[in-house]
Amino acid sequence: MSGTASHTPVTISFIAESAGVSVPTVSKVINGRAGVAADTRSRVEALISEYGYRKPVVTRNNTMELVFDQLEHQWGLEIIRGVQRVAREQGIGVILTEFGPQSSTIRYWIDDTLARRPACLVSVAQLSDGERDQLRARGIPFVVFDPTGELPDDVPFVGATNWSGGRSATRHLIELGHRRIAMIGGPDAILCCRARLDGYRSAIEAAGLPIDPSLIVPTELTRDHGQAAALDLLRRPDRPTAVFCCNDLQALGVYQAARSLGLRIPADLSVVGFDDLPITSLADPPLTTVHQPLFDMAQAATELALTLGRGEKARQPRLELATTLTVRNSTAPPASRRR
Amino acid sequence: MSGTASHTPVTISFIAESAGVSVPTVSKVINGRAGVAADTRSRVEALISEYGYRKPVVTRNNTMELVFDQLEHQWGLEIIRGVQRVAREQGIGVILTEFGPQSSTIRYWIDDTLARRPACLVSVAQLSDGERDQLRARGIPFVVFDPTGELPDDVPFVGATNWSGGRSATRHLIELGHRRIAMIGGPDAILCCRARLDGYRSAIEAAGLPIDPSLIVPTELTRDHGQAAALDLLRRPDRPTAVFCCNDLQALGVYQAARSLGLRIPADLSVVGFDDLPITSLADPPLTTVHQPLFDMAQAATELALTLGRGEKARQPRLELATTLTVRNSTAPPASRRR
DNA sequence: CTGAAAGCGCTTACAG
DNA sequence: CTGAAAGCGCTTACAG
Repeated sequence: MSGTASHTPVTISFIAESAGVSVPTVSKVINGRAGVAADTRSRVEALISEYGYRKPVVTRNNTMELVFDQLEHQWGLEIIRGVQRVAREQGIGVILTEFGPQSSTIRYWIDDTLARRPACLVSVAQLSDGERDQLRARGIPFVVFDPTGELPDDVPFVGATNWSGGRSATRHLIELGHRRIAMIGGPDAILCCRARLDGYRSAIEAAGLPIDPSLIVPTELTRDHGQAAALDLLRRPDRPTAVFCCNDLQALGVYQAARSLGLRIPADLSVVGFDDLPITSLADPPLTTVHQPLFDMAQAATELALTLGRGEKARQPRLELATTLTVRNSTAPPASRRR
Repeated sequence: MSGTASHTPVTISFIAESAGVSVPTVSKVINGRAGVAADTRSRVEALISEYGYRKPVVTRNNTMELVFDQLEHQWGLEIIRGVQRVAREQGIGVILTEFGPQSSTIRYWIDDTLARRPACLVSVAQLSDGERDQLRARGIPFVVFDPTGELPDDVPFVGATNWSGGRSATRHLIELGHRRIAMIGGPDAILCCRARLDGYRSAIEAAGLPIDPSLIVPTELTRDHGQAAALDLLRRPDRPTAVFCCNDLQALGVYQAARSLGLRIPADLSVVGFDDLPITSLADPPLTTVHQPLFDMAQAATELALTLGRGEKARQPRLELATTLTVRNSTAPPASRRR
């Protein structure tokens, strides 16, 4: 009996009637007020637990939503922490959703989100036009985190300076003396990959070096694809002395390829990644990579979203935070230079 | 003016008065009902946005809390996903808190949590006696995830079979032919470390081998400490042929130590870790380790907590899920055996 | 210790 | 299109 879920929620007056007491008495029990006889109290408590009564929570948007497409191992946490930090300072609870591989048994995420009436939403997923419309219709402001594609001009977002990052990574290699620098790129559909590639090109051109299209290999953003691309590049007779990768996983693939060909990093080959995943400092050798300030980006996105949620205008609703080059031990002057 | 936060929340009747209309009219605007003149509607909307009125959310515990002490990079996410998955199927939002390094500027987490009246709470942190009392007083059931210390008998928890895991890891090494097997352990205060160590001892004894106390080195659960402990062990003339580590980070430290001494893994030294962190499959060679079913544990903990939150009795409120040995490439028969 | 009464913020018919 | 009236679930004095 008590396990059966009834669809009309149990009310305080229903409990009162069942217990044969008045509504105020039940209210006192629920709120732990004095002035209720011990046996009355325990009778009411028994009914409350039998019927599963729970006091309704009346809140005014003291939560926000954080939505992920897929919670990636290496960067999801950094984002969560940044959002958490800012929200907590403002007494806001962060409700986290990963919609992940869509399954019909799982309710559509946006219905739940809308029903919770959050103060705002930060989306690490690319929201569809329809989803954005639904949020707007309900007056729930949202911020897109690190958008992967083009976004209409009125959509607030927080990203990273991908172009500058690609440029400074490449310039670092040039300054070490490298002249044949390959780039293992990402899918053209992903905006940040295009930006990183253009940053690479820009640095090459700024140094007055020629761009060799055969040194640019676009592929998927995985370790295995990085390895395959690197094997192709490194088996060439005029192999590059340095490789800049669109992300860290690809760079770890380059490590594997180099090792299997007997090339030492950085003595025979310099490698630069992008993202600064936690594992990169554990790699052997520790990877030189472009740091994405995910934690700061998450904080900025949350501040922006909460500001919009308060109905205030944001001074800067579309921004990119600066990447920084983290130099570790996977880069060195090319062999030819060192002797 | 509009940015000023007033402490008495703005009500619908205040908006009605300001707009010179009735309360029902404002209600219609807020809920998007028909039957409001366009100019009335826009006048009311302007006031709503000016005073920042937000409709109160009346919910009956459709959220739960997930609390972390510190969100660790390697395992936090797996836990979050498991909790998320189960909660979402039941239409429950997961509010995530990391209390992290306590700071006076950040409000005390439990006050916020209590105020939100969640259906239940899953704690990846060791809750203090006082915190548990507060939760009980408010009728918020909780489950401790993977407790690190002893817990009173009435506290529900979900853990992993650490003792069995330590035992099967060690047995794996024995079956490969190892006889001198070292253990790099963890701090004695952490319950799971003691369990893993006892599992190691149990396997050694079950095989009729002697326990050599000098091969048991307790230290911190970090890579650096693992490396230091391994250097000590591996420099001995009678060095062990295999090392079982209390966690994966220590095992990665053993990798470093072995490399610096010119020992190959697994040819000269077998290594087993514990936890099965995502990075272990990327290590070189991929690490043999004891898999903790964090995702399943998180699902079980959430189901348990939600069951308790419904006021139902749980059949099994204190349980451990089985660990499994994941054999990769860091273990092999000892050199002496192979020729 | 109990509950009738008044009141809160909000919504829902429905009369004009 | 508007709002008076009744009603919802709940809380707060306060009379007995």
